[in-house]
Amino acid sequence: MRIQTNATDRLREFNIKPSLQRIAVMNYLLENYTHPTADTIFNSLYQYIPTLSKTTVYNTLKLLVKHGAIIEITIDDKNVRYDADIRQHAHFKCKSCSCLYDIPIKKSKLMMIKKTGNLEITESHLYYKGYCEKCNKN
Amino acid sequence: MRIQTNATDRLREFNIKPSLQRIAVMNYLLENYTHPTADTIFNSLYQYIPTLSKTTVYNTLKLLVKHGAIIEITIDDKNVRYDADIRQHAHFKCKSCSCLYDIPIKKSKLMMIKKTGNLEITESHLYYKGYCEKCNKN
DNA sequence: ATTATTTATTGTAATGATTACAAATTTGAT
DNA sequence: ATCAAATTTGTAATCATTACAATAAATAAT
Repeated sequence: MRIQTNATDRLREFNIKPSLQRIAVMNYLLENYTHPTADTIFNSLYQYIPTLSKTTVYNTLKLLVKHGAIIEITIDDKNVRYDADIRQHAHFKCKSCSCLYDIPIKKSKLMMIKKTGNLEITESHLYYKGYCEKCNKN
Repeated sequence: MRIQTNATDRLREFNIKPSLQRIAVMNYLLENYTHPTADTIFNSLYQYIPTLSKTTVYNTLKLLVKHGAIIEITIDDKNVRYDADIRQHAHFKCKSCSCLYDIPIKKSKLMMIKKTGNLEITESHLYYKGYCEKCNKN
């Protein structure tokens, strides 16, 4: 595992003070666009940083989300998934095998809702569920 | 609490054999468009059906979702919310007070994605997050 | 540079939603 | 009424996430 400077850059861009642990988590998400869970991230990093604590991973992810450096995907009722791709895109989850894909969308699609008074919308998420190509053959 | 026939009708419509417990859960959701959690539903019904088990509520909700009689809302990372309004609409959750609203949308908005081979989409969910009018005044 | 103060990390224990499972009850058919 | 299948129940387990207090590291002040 090579810690790249762009993880640090992303942190700085979102006003997060870089630390070994934060850089490692950010870097993992930048290198793995697989929508990993906190647990997956912890297990992957733990072999390289044996002092890493799972709490730190949770704390760091929460911090990154709060600052907007990553997004939280709640398509699954089991656990939260994380995504360093902060551009607008949709997600698809297979109800059979639980695989999770990105789905490109026209950027106009999501943010267009009428402002009602003081309501402030900061995020929008489009989730599709169904059966993936592989599972659909059954 | 009066158990209405339209709960039974909804169950029959989705090929679910009605029982006292299933009718009660279905009816609660038809009368309370508040996106309740399983726990809220259990506590509300428990006073009228003291033999009710929380497992039954979970089982029933899962059954209703599987048959399409209700939908599951995973906008919150804490617990699943349930909704008897199965028409296409979006949801908004306040990141400050956690309140949850319906947001009407044009029906064309959600289902329009290109079919990629055998991928079968059965549900789509549009979630907005931000700060509600009340919380935004701070 | 040394100490003081703040900030970040760690480990353990607690919480809380959901599920597994086996026993008890109810339903429906004969 | 009797048997089998379906449903409900209660308890215990699971598992993701958080609380919290202790330790360590980074930063600021003397």
